[in-house]
Amino acid sequence: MKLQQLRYIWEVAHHDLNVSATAQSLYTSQPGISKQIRLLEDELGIEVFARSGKHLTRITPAGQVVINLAGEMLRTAENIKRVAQEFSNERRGSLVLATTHTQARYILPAVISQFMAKYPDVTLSLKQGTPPQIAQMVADGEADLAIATESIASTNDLVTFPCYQWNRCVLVPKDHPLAQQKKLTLEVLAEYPLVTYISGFTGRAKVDEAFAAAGLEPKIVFTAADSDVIKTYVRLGVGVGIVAHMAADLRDDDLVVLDASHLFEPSITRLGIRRGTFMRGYLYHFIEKLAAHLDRDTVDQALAAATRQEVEQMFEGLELPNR
Amino acid sequence: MKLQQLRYIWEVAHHDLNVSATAQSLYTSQPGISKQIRLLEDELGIEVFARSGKHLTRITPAGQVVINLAGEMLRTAENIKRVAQEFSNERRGSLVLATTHTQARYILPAVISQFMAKYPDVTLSLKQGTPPQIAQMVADGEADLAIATESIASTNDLVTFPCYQWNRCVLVPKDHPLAQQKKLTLEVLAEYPLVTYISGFTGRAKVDEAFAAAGLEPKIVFTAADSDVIKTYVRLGVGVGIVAHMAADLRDDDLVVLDASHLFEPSITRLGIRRGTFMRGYLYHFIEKLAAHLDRDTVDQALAAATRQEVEQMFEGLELPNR
DNA sequence: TAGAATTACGTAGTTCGTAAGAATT
DNA sequence: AATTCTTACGAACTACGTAATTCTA
Repeated sequence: MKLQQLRYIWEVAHHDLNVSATAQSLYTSQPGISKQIRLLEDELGIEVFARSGKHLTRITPAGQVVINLAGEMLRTAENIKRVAQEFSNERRGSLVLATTHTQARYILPAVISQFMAKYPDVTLSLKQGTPPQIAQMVADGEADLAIATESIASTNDLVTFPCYQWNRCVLVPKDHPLAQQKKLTLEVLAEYPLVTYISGFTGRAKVDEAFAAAGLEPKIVFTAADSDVIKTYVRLGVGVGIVAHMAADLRDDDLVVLDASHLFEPSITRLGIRRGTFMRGYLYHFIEKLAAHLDRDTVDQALAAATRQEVEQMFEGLELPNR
Repeated sequence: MKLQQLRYIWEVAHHDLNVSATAQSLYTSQPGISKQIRLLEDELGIEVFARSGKHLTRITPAGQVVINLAGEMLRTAENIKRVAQEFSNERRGSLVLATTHTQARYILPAVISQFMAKYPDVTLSLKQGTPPQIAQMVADGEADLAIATESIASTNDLVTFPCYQWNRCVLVPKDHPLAQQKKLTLEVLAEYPLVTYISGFTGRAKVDEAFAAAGLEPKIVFTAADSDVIKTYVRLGVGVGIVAHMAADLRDDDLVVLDASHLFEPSITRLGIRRGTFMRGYLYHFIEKLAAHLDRDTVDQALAAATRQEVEQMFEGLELPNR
């Protein structure tokens, strides 16, 4: 059994059982992978993948268990490398963030530029995706931190922390009737066509809940995954925009920003870390820059907690910063 | 990073940093190990072992962390092999028991002979040691099950189950004054020189506690790790023997057996399994043969429990079988 | 027929063991 | 002086890539 072989079966399983595609993504040859998989299967005495002729069709039950364990081993191997790097040079390394457009565009720039100034030798990379994709990336060890607003606690291996809370604002063109409105209400909003996030993104759920609780059926005419697209359609006059407050930029001077914090429940942006990941020193620093209450001890304590409930208790009643 | 290299550093760390001894135990050459360790250290960019000249003197802090993670990986690799074997042939495999003399000699024979009859293709081996050694073997993945009476829950990775309880009897030669005694008391026992287990073995603690609670100071003139040695010295007239009840064999017809269950608290023999070990089907069967109340579901539930307290709760108030 | 996996084969690199050398206790 | 690790070197093996072949959809 070689680590390489375990990597191959894991990667093939995560590339729709397509060995050629896997080979490309690993910059190696396809026959090499095939061969090593065969060798591993021979050594273990089981088939990891079921084949119909020469095509891999599905993962066998035994294969599924083996692949999961292989994933564990690969992540532990990663941890060994991290430990070694931390001890040899605590200022050099890499940090992979998995996050959504809104965070990447409006919150992270400030944090990241501070971080990069302090840790010039840490390679930072940003992976974007939907909240479930983000959660998956961190669960698979393909990213170090997940930052998103919607639920990212799919696996039990993922520990999540509340970072900060935020609410929404309404965006309209300057000549829109609502631009003069003193006090926004849900009833008034519901009269206009609305443009906001697609469901599953950036706290969309809270918007729906507020209207539902008021017995209103808003006309949501257009939805998008990110605030910039929403703004574009507001400018086109498609409808009234509801976006996260932090997305209302001062430079958008052709739009009027109306606070809507009193209309919706605040949303909480959370941070997700895979349990069992070795934490580089700079990771703690990054997290603390993102949310000051998440200091090293707090993070360690939460990562050591046995259950999700324990983590929740730690942050119960905590006043989160507003963004 | 190769699995082989990780195995080497782990083994060297568990052989007092003696590379030659490690090489022997792994049936390979000493320079091969040295070389691979160097290569790994070069790749990781750290020293795993500190050297004074050409001798390994101690494990570096970074090395300690790496070795622990390496151990994790090696155990997971073992699990992969087990899974594969379970799926390819659920009746073939190996089972390594770590236990004490008393269990091996008086309890396990019956269980083992049943088990061997049912699973002729499972290689069974028995490792003996003190309770702490036994616990260590299972924690290190060198044995599958720990069976012992004294505390074996050193690590948090070790899940322990109560198996059965037992008490003691007093052994005297036929011509000894106590042989005629109708009702034994601690006071009477305390008048005679005693021969029993050394502390840390086979429930010795309960014996001490009972005398201490009665305000007595017994004259323990000889202690041994196993019942057979104790019997030998009782025969020599060295003193009165106090041994586990199951150690009183019918064939010992030159000795008189006096029940002493009313004098001491019963001891509980426990089973220890490393958390995260893949459980072969026959392992469940073995455990159930050893203690009927530990069926597959119960064991799984306990292994899945987050804390030791949860496991304790599961067995609270359970009437254990007497042996 | 195109896409995809296996088989075949040669090359380059790696592991491992023996033997000799160097340092420590 | 004995033990122990490192260096040196050669043999066996293994992984990997290219090219050809076989199979599936």
